[in-house]
Amino acid sequence: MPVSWSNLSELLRLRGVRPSYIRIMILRYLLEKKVSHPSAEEIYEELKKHIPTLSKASVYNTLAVLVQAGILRPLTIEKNETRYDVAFSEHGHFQCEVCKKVYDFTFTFESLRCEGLEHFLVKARDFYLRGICPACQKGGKEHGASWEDTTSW
Amino acid sequence: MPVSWSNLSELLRLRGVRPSYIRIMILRYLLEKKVSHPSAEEIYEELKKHIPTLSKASVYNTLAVLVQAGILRPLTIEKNETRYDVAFSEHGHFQCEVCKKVYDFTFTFESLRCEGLEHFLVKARDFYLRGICPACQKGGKEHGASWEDTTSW
DNA sequence: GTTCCTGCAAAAGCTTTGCAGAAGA
DNA sequence: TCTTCTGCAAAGCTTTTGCAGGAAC
Repeated sequence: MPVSWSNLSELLRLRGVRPSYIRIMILRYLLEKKVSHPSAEEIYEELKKHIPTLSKASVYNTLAVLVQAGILRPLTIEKNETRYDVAFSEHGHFQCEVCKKVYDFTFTFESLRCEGLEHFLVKARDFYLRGICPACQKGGKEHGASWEDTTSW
Repeated sequence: MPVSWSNLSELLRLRGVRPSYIRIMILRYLLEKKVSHPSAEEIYEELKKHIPTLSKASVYNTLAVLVQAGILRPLTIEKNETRYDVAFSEHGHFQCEVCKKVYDFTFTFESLRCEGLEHFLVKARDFYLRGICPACQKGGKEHGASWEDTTSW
């Protein structure tokens, strides 16, 4: 699915969220920036380059609205910092303890047995792994193309 | 294993941690208070009743030492608040979105398949579920016996 | 026109840090 | 004695809130 302005606008509308400028911008950023699940701070810093009047409070407010609407999913993988992921499919998250990047991985529980949850209503599940990513094991740091390089405005 | 003072003292020593008074008290509290995995704030409030001179900074420092030593495990299941669990066995955590309590459950990865983690070094894993606990589904709130009622000092 | 959103500033909440005195080895 | 720990206070950081002007419908 191409990430066009009208698509995002429609997506927001379908979820009952008014398609304002910064909502579309933030959602667009999160869709393009799949690699490292950004924090509010990162989103703010990046979007500020394009929207100089942007305030951090608006970023937090917008993220809360998108989470509420079920469009985003907050990741509490890191202490003292919430990161955000587009909630289109269930997947696990691996965080490298060296570079702090968060990677996606897919998982399937072919026969997951949980004991002690008989009468619990489960509404969401998060599977977090921690360790060292391949790049940091090699000692080097790989930097891919930045978001700006690959996105047309 | 009975949770005696000398046992805890020995446990700390084995992990290379000096068995100071508040370290033993915090560890003891966490071992007794298995039901709801407490936050630093809760630990501070509870232990302050017995150690009036206790400061919150010491609680944070002590928790950091115990985590570093591999005795405790920080849970980032909740936004903006770290909770702590004794790291004796791997288990999952369920948080009720109503009462915020964290419950343990056991699970087995009998045939868990992860794709996209081929060259990643996994050092820890956390499995978090969210939803509504049985007590809150009934609308009522169950309060068990408090820690103080069941613990001799 | 009415409702909702954004931005600024200030505040709130959790956690960390610096330092002097106290406790452990 | 020497090292390490504790407690107090202050600061650091992320996140939230109140309010006035502005945008969406």
